[in-house]
Amino acid sequence: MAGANELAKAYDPSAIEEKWAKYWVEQRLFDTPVPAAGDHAKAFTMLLPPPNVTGRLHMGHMLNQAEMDILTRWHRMSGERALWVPGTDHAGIATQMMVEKQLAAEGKTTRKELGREAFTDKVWTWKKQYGGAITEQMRRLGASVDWSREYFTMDDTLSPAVIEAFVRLHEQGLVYRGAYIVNWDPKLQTAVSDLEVESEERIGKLYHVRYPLADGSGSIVVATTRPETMLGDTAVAVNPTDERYIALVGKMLTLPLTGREIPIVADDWANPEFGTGAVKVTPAHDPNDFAIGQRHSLPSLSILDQTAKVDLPGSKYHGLDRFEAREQVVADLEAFGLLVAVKDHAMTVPVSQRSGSVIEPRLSDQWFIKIQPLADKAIEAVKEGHIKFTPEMYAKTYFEWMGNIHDWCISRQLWWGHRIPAWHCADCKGITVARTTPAVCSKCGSAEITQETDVLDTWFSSGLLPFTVFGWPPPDGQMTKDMAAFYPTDLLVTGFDILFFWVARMIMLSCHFMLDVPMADGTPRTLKDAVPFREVYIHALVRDANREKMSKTKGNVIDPIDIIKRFGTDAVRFTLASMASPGTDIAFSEARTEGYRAFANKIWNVARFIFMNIDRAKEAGIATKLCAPCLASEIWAEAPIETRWILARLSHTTNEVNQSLKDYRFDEAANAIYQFFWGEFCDWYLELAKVRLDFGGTSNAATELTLGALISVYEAALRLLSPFMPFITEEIWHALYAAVGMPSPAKSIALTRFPLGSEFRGDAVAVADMTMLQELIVSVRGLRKEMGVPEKEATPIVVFATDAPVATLASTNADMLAKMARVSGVTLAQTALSGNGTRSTPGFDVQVLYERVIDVPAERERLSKDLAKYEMGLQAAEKQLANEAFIGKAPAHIVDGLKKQATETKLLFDKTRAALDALNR
RNA sequence: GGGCGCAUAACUCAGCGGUAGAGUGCCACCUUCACACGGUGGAAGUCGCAGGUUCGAAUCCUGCUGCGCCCA
Repeated sequence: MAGANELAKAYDPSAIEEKWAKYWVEQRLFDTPVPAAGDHAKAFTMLLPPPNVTGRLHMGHMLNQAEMDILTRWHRMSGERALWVPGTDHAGIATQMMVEKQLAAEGKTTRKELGREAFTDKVWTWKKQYGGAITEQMRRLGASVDWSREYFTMDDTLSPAVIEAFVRLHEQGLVYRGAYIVNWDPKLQTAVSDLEVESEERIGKLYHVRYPLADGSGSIVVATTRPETMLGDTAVAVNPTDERYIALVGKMLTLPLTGREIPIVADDWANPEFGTGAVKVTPAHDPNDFAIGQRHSLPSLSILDQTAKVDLPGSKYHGLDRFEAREQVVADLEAFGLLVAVKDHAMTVPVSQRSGSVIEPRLSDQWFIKIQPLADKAIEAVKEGHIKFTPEMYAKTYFEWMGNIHDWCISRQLWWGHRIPAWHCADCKGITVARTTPAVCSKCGSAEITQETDVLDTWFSSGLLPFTVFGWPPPDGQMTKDMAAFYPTDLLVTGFDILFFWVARMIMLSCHFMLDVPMADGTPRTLKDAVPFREVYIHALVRDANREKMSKTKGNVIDPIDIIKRFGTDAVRFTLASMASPGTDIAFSEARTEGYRAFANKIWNVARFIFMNIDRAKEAGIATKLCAPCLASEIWAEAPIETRWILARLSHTTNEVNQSLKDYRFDEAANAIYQFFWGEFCDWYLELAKVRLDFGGTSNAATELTLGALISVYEAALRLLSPFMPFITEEIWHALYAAVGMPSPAKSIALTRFPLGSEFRGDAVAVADMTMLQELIVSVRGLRKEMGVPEKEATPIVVFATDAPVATLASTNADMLAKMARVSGVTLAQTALSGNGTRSTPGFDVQVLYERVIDVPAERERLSKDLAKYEMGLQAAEKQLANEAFIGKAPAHIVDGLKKQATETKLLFDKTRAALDALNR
């Protein structure tokens, strides 16, 4: 793209975006090498929350990545050593399920038929073939990540680190194995963590069942929602304060259907208000019952196997599914006359997030992390301010959760993942935990050892990422250069849905492990520098236009790639940025995106306009200069008012953008740029530049100066915009330099400097004068519309102003008024104006001279409306000014402001009154 | 049950103690040689309800109503 004629009239993002996305990656523009010795540029480091390797890009990713990319590009352009590390997560359950499904679709082999090794080979094959899909999509978004550092959580470098972390925790006594109640997913046949369980409201039944006393002296009725588990009951609990049952505590009951004898115990957990007040205790199949069992030393009887079928060989219920068993048990109880009542009951059922099956609390051997010591440090890190949350509110949520944290079950009965480095001894039943495969049992020396089959929770490995990606543990005991240069990372940008899954775990694990790693200079590390990141920015959830959460089942998922194809990546990025205000979710609106596509088109057409004028200048032999550093220079002091004004406005906008980005206010930053570019640069500056640009040859100096300002301000605006809209700005920026015959100063606009407000000349006088002229122009335009002056017809105006400079401004800028408001001539009046075709502001009166009769009723209505408005305003102001308390207590500038406002309103009121009278005459 | 958040123009959202704002949409006019994905002008809100604090409340506090989320 070189000349205006070669540019398409409308911007077509698809024509350029893929080209630049590819260019950025191939040129390795965003690779961040380890700093050379003596290079002390400030680092800005972020980790991409690794998407699941099986994932497809969704709007949440796009928001997350758009925000991270804006920040990375901004920091990079601000001269920092910006590093954004990408990667993908092996996503244990999700990936294993996906490949199993694929196997099922292909033929008959199941995972189990294949065997562990062959299956994991299959998964690796799958990963190699399809695992890059999501990162391909990221490239399309223009994410300026360092691809040279891309990781996968099961890489050869990361896996040993995971093993090392596990072994160390074990050595420190923070890993234990034991039989505990876990959330068991009978479909996936693995334990899952508390976080992977969701609650669902369901209507079930509450069964009242009579348990007879063993001595035949009576009975007790228990209430339960899960009668089938009575096969595993080992007690009945009643509340110690419950007078109905107090006498029965200690007595034995005969458990129906099995004939086993079980005790009645007193325990606070039994709620006298609920059901009958007596509760059956099944320690092996309910977490609360498990706790009761521990308190009363009750045996735990597992009656369900890993597929949730009854596992009681010899019993008539053996082999029945848990729900079938329930029906059978209920039927049998009824037959024995022991079923007292059945009531409908609303209850919450635990459901597996991954498979959707009802979770079966199950007693099994699992590996746990003793979490409290880690949580304590993690709480301290945030309390002490070493980690800052934005919005701050999330710190509360974080403390709430961390304060009630439970030990973390980290073993998963899966094949895809980091296999736990523990070996079971067949002889002594001892466990050997080791970094490398041991030859013999460390306890008894037996060679009959086999490795633990469980793998680690995926979140365990991703929780280690902030330090493992930078080379922990150091291979030779020396801290890696990456670690020295980039840890701790500066910021984590993420959705709050993984606040506990990932964010909290990273904080816990990083604080724990990094505290042991000395600083680069050898001094001990404190918690302040052990943290994984210094700040966490939590963004909103992207919903559909109706505020509904996007989900596959609802079919309301918006595919970012689809939207990008329709509107362009830049427009979508800008939409997300402009809607990303903190605290509220984003209801993604296409209408908004359409608006920003129009914005991109506007930017494009300014380029066409500028190129056209550069061509004209070339033909006329006028120099075209692009000089970014000159924009602060005093050479502009003599420039026409609009040029001095636009520089000041650019300066102001730049400051706003920098400040907003610092505060993570993407919305404010985006709106400031939008408003400046369209509302000021295009609507005013460009139009006024047309007045100055004259290639006829008489006023070359003004033309040269204006064209230079136009090009240079536009170039600065492109840099300002480039973190938000990297594609279109890249395209135009290169073309702009080509057009003025200069080599691009960098390989990419992304490698140039982000503007600073001080780089543009401020001029308060120009801003005040220009504001006044704008008011005058808008007034005249309004009057002309009201009076029905045809668009093309120019009219003379009369201006009255008590303030002399205003009158001078109007007459000396007649050319501006002619262009912007079709004014054919300016006359200055010596007295206030009123009557037909007049409009008044606090600064001036203006009258449009036009012979056409005005629409009297319409004008009367408008004036009456204004009059009423001024009257109300005036009354309110006068009332307040009469209030002594206000005068006494309000700050002076407020009081003065109100007085000034009252005076102005009074003036306008009088003028409007006079105009109305004149009309009625 | 515990905790957190949100209610502002038709829609989507800013503002969070000093006279109500933006984008989209709507109405009218304009094919002016960058752009009709455009230009110009305009209409549109007792800031969920009720109290309180304050000279002054959309903004702070309390309660209520209605939504939403998180944890039990």
